[in-house]
Amino acid sequence: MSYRRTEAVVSRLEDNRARILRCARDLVAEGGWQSAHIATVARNAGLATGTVYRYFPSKAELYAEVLSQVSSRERDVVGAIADGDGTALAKLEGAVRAFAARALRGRRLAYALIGEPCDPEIDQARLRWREKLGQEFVRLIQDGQREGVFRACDARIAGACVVGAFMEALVGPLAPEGFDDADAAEELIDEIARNCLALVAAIPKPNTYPIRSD
Amino acid sequence: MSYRRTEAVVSRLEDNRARILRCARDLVAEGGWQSAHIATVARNAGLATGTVYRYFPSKAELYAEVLSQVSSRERDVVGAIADGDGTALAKLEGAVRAFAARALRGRRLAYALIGEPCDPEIDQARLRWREKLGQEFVRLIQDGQREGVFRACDARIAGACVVGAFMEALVGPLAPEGFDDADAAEELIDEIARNCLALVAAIPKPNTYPIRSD
Amino acid sequence: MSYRRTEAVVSRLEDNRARILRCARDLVAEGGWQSAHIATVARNAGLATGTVYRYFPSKAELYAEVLSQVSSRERDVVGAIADGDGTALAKLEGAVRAFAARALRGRRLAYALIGEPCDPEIDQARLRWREKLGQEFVRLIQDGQREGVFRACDARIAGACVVGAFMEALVGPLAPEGFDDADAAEELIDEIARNCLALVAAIPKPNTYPIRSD
Amino acid sequence: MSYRRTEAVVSRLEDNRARILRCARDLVAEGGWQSAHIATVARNAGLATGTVYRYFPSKAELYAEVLSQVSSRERDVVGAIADGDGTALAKLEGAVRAFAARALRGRRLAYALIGEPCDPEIDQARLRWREKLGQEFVRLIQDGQREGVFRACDARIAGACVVGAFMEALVGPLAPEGFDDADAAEELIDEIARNCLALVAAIPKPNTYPIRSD
DNA sequence: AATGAATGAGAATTCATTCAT
DNA sequence: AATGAATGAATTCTCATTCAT
Repeated sequence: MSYRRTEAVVSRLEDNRARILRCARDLVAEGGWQSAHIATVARNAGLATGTVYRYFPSKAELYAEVLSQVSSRERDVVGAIADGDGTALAKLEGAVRAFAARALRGRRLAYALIGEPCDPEIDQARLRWREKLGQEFVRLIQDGQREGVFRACDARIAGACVVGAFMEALVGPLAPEGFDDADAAEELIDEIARNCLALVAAIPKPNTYPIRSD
Repeated sequence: MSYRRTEAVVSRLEDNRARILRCARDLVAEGGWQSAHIATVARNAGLATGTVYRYFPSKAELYAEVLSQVSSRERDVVGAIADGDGTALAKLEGAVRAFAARALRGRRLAYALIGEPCDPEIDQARLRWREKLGQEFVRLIQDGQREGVFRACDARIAGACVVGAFMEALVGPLAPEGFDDADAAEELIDEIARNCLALVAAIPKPNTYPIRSD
Repeated sequence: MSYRRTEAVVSRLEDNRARILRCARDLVAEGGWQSAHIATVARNAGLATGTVYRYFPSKAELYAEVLSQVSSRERDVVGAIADGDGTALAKLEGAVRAFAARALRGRRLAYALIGEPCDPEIDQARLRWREKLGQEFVRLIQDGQREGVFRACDARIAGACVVGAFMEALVGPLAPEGFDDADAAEELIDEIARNCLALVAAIPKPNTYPIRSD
Repeated sequence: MSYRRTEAVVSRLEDNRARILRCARDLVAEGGWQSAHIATVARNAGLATGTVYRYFPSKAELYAEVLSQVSSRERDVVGAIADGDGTALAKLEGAVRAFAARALRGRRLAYALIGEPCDPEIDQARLRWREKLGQEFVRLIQDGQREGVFRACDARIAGACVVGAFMEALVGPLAPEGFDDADAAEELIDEIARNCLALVAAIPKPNTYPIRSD
């Protein structure tokens, strides 16, 4: 009996923790950090405000975990592609596509994760994730350079450029607004993938333009 | 005498207005929107809180102007290059370089302008600017396409990619941290420029990789 | 136990809500709307400022409820008399007396309710109440007209006159100042009632005086 | 020259003082005490804010004078009627009519003066005026009582009732809203006058109703 | 463990009044 | 005398966090 009760409690605890995380994430996904109040999380989770603090010591830590949970999922997807078979070219394209496709499904969340800072403490987690995601792309680029299909360049910077390129095209102000149309989404993803590949692809001719600077 | 008095007063007023704007900008540059409180602006400007409201009707309007001031300067630089002489290739490279060089000088500010949302009212100004900046690049890309030196692609998306690429490389978490070294900065700018050009440059071979999606 | 706990909590909540309302009302009763600050209400209620906002979403809503609470009580008294038995004459006199007697007990409050505007939002509630109170008297006058004991006249205007007459006599600057003496209060009420009845009573002789106007 | 200059200055000073008073009054007349800010008065008068303080030591004193100026004009009108020839009956009716007619022309101002308190200091002036106005009516009623055409009653209370009656009917919430129609205004004034006369007129039959009190 | 009421440190904004020029 | 910029106390409202029950 005691065993079962413990089990039940543990399970309920787990439920609560998971529910809090899920509600916190949903809140961000819907209204950005702006609407991510602890009291709202608690209410949505069917708990008292104070209870949230039994599971997370502070708002910052709660959202740091939300961030890490959501983003590690993204990173895993990208990482799996990077670790999988295929040419670096195919894998880079696949990774960009995979990320873009997922981000498009939850743009408000993607935006919050990618572009919308908030509390400085939470922000650190955001930047840490963004860095890790970037490193997956750096890795892919380095692979491609070894294969000789990618330009010789600073892979770290090129990685940042790739990440920046697809993120901006996905959630930046030049990004298309609504997507009722699945085809339009598909087309956007195609285009983004092409741009990212072009960014790193080996270029036959030398890079000798007259440069103008500020 | 009356003239000089008027002049002095105007100049003091201008001083205050300018000083408020500068302090507001500096505050954002140092601590992001988070620390951009009216009271702090006032204190730093050596004024009383209420005085700020003589010059700006609300916090949102003050920061909208900070934003517009800072960013219109950037856009002008980019726009001047776009309007100037030279091939699209040279101009795109020049624009990326110019923007990058300036952004590197004030990265925290660049970050606030580029990546850090805040009050929704202020944010509108931020996104408007970002869109305008993006459009300058879209224009450049369209020029290059007409000249035949850039790939046939959706110029709008490519523009977003270019903007995202250099911004991320400049202020994203993969961007190098400190810059005591002017050479390092120069090298980063070069690298970023190369990446952006590659992104839009005409590619000789067709784009037929096996695609993997999620 | 759970029951008692719930009960205690509810009762404490009710206490607070009621206490806030009472303190808000007392504040108005003592110093008019002028001194009706949320912070003072909270302090007097032994609560933190923010706590008031748990119970009332804004100052306007708090005072709208103060108003409605206080004044609906008054209107109910008057309304009950109007709905009760008796001649219109007796009922009108009763209503005036009842209102006057109650108002005398809390003249500053009566004044705030009757004569003292404030925040436009709160004011709406004040005017709504005042109108409803007036309508009770309009109703009474119409009854009396049907009975033939009141003059034929615009009942709405006469109602306003009756309400204005007793209010002014109660809380206006011609009203006697202090009331240590219960008899004096009684005498004032009698006198007011007589005046109000005279105002609407049927007059035997025609109303044909030479008129002088401005 | 010095003489003329002095004269001009004095005249300009007088102009300023008068203009400030007028603008202050107009402001109250348009928007009530709510919008009666010193800065607005100054701007409307074509003066600097600080200049207002050369003529009036404080906002309260400025508005006390506005009040006294406006209201002494009203009181004079009523007083002139009271001092003139005619029966008390005719004079009371005339006074009520005169006041009502003037108040109808500037209802917003009348409301502010009659019903809308503000700063406690200004309020004192308001109440002083209201008292003086009331006393004119008390005087009239006492005259009528001596003539035997008015009821024997406490003239002070009856005066308050008369004042309250016409004020409420003029600016209270039961008062009609707009007046495009001069006839409607005339009719309202007639009705108010009848009510006020009824209030004090001698009543033939005794006053013996069964009384109900709270 | 859970509750959720209470807290109170801020943050933005207003406006009568002052005072150097 | 006039100016009007500067002042800063006062006020409303928010929300992460605590803690008695």
